[in-house]
Amino acid sequence: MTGRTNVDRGREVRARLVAAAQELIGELGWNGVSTRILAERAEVRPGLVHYHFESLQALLRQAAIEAMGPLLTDAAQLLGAADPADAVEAMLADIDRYTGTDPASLLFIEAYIAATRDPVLREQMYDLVAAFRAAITAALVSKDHPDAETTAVLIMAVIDGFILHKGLDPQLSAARLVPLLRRLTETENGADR
Amino acid sequence: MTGRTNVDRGREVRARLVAAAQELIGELGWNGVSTRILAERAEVRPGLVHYHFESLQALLRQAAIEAMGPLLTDAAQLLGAADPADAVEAMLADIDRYTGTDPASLLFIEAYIAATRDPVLREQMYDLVAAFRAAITAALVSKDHPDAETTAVLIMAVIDGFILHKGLDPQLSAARLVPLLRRLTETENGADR
DNA sequence: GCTATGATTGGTCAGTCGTCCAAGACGATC
DNA sequence: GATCGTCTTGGACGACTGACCAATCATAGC
Repeated sequence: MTGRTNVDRGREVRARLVAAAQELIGELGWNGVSTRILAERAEVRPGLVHYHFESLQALLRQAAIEAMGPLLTDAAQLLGAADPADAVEAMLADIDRYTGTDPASLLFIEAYIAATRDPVLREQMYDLVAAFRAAITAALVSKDHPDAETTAVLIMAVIDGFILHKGLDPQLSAARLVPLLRRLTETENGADR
Repeated sequence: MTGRTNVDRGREVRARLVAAAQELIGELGWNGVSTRILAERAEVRPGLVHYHFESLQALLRQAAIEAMGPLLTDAAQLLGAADPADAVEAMLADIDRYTGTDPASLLFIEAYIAATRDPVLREQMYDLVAAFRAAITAALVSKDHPDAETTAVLIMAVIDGFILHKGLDPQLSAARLVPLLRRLTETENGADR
């Protein structure tokens, strides 16, 4: 009958702080997130930030990794199940649901930049990205693609670069890129099998 | 005989401040650049920043635009002179000279993000990017490329996205992408004429 | 009951921030 | 010479920053 132990309360506060950080990184930028703004958004006293997390950087790191991880692993699973070209098409359709200026999109870009200045974050993000690239590569290899790894690098660059450009020009449509990428993902002898 | 008028001195101070901003945006991030750090790097008293520029944001804007403009117009000229596929190859070779973590590369990415939060910068950057996209499109149209504009969008996304990823994994080589992009830039009937 | 253990509070600390301004210094023009 | 516009100085203002801490709270296990 222990309704709400203080251990649970602590866990929930941590979750709220991480969620607030995920919103604020996109809204204000990585360096724009302060402990007080964070606490206000999470409806928590400022002092709690440094009680639950070693540092502000550590909280931001955890928030970024926890936001990116699930998205990338979900997409990787999709690659394992469907045809690579179809999976890429589905991913591009997903991108069109974002504007490029929303916190979710900007969180990704902010994390990339923050990783260039924070070795710990860099390593964690590298693992995520490397796993995703490996998933694309494996999917292409299973279709006897001759340049699987290079194509995987290009696909990931297209996705992140497109988000960057969509922030500048919201009218851009990722769906229009599908036929071009399909030419790269399909093996050269036109879709026999 | 006017050796060094104070008007000249002011002009030079402005130039030094802009140059310092171009370095510091990449090193510390857009929000990490302060008037005092800026003044120190430019070897100038802090008070001068707000004398010569309306605000810190205005200085950062000008620095970003002046850094990106020449690079993009140079590349656009290359596109007008050479074969589109060769021009793209030259641009990718250029990218490999950067590490993805150097101030020059990060300035671009930082500017993209800052543009999503600063409408004035957004419009100025949009003009730059749109002009560059038009140059690529025109070069492809001159070769009777069927999907010129979409291909241009993809090429630009690849370039910027690749810089993003290179910051995470410096071993990535843009040169390896050349054959893939060549398949997209060349017209379908393999390089006749 | 009592005691650990963890959670929370409110505040302090030494800095840094963007912006502004009065006073002075400089060179060009009359 | 005097005057004018431009540039430069040094400091001030209030606000905000990350980090830290002693005191207090609530709960779990004994």
